[in-house]
Amino acid sequence: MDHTSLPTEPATSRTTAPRLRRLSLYEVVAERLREMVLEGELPPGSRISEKRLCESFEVSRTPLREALKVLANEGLVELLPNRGAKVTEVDPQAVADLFEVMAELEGLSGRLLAERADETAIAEVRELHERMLDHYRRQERQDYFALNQRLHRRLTEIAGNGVLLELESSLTVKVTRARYAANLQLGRWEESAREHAEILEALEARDAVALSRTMRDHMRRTGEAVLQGLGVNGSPDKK
Amino acid sequence: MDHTSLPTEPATSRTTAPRLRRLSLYEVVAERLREMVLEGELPPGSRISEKRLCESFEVSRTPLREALKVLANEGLVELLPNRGAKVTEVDPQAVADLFEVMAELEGLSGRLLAERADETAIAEVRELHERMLDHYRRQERQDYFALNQRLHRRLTEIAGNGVLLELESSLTVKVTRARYAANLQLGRWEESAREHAEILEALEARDAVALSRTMRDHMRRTGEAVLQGLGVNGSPDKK
DNA sequence: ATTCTGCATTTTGAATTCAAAATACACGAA
DNA sequence: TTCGTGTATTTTGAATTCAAAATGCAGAAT
Repeated sequence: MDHTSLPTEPATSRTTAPRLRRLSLYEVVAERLREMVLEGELPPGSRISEKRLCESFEVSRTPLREALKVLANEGLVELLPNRGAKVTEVDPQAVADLFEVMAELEGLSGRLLAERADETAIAEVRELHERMLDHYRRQERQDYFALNQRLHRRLTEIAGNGVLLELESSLTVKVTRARYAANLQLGRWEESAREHAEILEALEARDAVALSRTMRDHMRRTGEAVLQGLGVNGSPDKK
Repeated sequence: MDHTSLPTEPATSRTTAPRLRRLSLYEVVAERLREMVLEGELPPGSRISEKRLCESFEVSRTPLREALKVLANEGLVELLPNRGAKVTEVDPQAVADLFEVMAELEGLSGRLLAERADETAIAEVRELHERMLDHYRRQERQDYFALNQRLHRRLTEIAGNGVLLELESSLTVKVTRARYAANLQLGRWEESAREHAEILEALEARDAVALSRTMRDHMRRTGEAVLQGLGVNGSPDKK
């Protein structure tokens, strides 16, 4: 092989002077792979050729394989015995199940929030909400979505249950993937913004029941929208 | 180095004739490691020396490191940058958080069960319950515990939400660890058996509200018992 | 005595090498 | 022609090797 057996820089930016980098190679690879799967650059069901990916990333197979193990645990790829890896399919039933669970967890999050959010936290959430509304009015889709993720994450942080936070983070990865797969440009903006307003209201009132319900329902409706985007007809009977 | 550079068998049993084995080496290693962590053979907080483990397992570092990545995702070990791995501590707050989430998920499971369990499934659960009672009467701790795990898993299977099932499986690993750490020999047997009876009753009545509540509360009480075993005083205020 | 510096040793991170399994393909028999 | 069988090629699984980072320690300077 070649790639000039210099102790070459890992092909990152050159301009940053002191190079603060920490971060194992497999983490970088995992991050990039995750992106590729989420955005459909690696389409669902496609086989992953280790060799090709190694070449395109310019890394050896060791860190790539380690990264694949991480992605497998996240459910983004499947590891087949002696036959490599493939990108997992987006099964509508699994997506429905996912949102069912997420909705329940959001409900828990709401209940905890009502108990544990102090004035500072509420003010912070309110501010995030206002900024989202700005993006909404300007129809800045990317920014809106990014803030949306951040708001939801922040809410769970404030809820103060570390396990819940981790869980929601990892499930959010799958939600995001389902969203992409559904190509959700969503005319749900308006509805969603209204629901956020309700959530904020319940939070300010510290009404545990209302907060739990609104957050849960918000997630349910998001799920319904995503499933519609996946071409699932409304009837929610199993199998 | 030595260990006799023959193409030696991977040091598994010799007697089995046809060698049916499937299963990558890293999976075997992960399985064994998991056991060691769960049962405290590798105590919480202890550093893991790759070299020593490799020698004791008689495998090279590659599969061991892959296994460590898996365990890290399960939250059983922590990977430090350039400084190896250590077994995660059992933080009582994290355990409390864990049971808070598990209880909520059990509640969801119960609600779904009431909708989706058919006669056959209920009969099956009833039978498992009876067998548990037998073990209880005979004070067969191991068998009781094993069946307990199986019963709970089966219930979630019947609930029919794949994401929920996966989630509970992975969280159950942590629950088990907390249990061991608490050295829960439990005089909770009797109470637990009674709660199981209630659950079965609600299931047979297909009472969603009752089933959801009993399952949730059962998990909560288990959590309380474990936390007690960890030496946590009752007061449930944070931080 | 204490702290700092530089070197030796150990341990981890990643590339490479080697072996085993799976796949593709060509040839021959029915 | 079609179906098997055997062989070559490719791809994966795991061990080994090499390089970089961290750790431990001895000696010097204050």
